[in-house]
Amino acid sequence: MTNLDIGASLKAVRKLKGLSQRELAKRAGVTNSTISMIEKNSVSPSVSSLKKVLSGIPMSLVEFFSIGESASSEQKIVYRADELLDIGTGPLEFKVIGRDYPNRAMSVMSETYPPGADTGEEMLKHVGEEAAMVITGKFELTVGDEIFILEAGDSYYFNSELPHRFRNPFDEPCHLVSATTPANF
Amino acid sequence: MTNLDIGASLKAVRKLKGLSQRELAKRAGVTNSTISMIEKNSVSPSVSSLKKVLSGIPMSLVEFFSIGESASSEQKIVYRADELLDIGTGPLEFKVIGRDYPNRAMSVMSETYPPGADTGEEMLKHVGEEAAMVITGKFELTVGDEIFILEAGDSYYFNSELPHRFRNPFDEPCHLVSATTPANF
DNA sequence: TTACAGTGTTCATTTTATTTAACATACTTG
DNA sequence: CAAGTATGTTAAATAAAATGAACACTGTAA
Repeated sequence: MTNLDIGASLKAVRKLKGLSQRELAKRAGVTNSTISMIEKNSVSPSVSSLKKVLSGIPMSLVEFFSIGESASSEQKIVYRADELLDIGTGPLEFKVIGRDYPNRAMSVMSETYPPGADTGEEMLKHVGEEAAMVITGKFELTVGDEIFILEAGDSYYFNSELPHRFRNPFDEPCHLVSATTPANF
Repeated sequence: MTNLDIGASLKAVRKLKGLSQRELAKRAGVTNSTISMIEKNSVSPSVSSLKKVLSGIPMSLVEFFSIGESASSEQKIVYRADELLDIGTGPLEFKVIGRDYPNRAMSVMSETYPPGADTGEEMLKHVGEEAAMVITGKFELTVGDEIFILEAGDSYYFNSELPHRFRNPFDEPCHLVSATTPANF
């Protein structure tokens, strides 16, 4: 199944961050030789030290091992900006991508929340997972009892069973691209 | 962040399978004392031996650590712009949203294709569905024998079994937000 | 050129993990 | 009850990983 070339993976991840062995070692609180030997697969690091090393990236163990695993008609395909189906009301835009794709596994949407928009005090709750990235503007996300303010470039991913709410208390519209599974729309 | 009580996790997983320490040890090819000490957290196993132990379950390292994370329930929800894990190479950006969400159903990513970027002449093909919206720039999408040019605001949704290719033959980088299911990354 | 700071690698030593072989306890079952 | 066979734990011996201090190499500035 998995190749699990820890050495190569670590090296790739480290290079990706533009760190030298010594730099990463310093951040992680281990010695440079430890990193050298791990990357050369001349040792199999202990979980604790691998965790320490990854903390210098930073990266979790799940992420690290996940990366190792992936290294990998008639139907309408492209939807032009003005072709998207808007299922929102008024200034609230909910534009569905792939609206006529039969039995879609996901709802991918371009959403625009005008100032004042709010999904309501009654928190949303449903099966599935949802994620999105903010393109422009800011908005307030509540998940469980946590409240976040997200700005352009920020993103989220959570289980939709957690009670959640979207709100735009700011004075400019917020645009985001979202994905949910299974398809709700 | 993560508790990562390896001992407790291993014990839970083992019990779940109804195995004794010795039984698991035999299947995994390690000694029973190894398992005892790991479960008591009196050692931090090496990755190789932990992998051996899990092979007796059987269970992958990703799965194992995922369990630990969900058990400690400190799941991250919001990812700031600079926190996204970039798994691209060089100027090619592939930023994963919800990177350590255990057993994600989707890969939602922020992708940036620099001028000249190309997934190659060998067309991509895999199970699942994928969709995206272009945020800035333009790029060329090939699906089957159709070629599309997509600009900001345009989007696509197609079955990943259809051979496809991404290319940026233009002179400015192209940024898009994509979603694929199942999770490839 | 020389000196210097960066890179990754190697080796002897120290620290830690793993095995081997025992131990104590609990539960059968004859 | 006693003998047998599970269970998980532990101590000393062995094997392996982590450290500390070197080494060789590169590029750069004086």
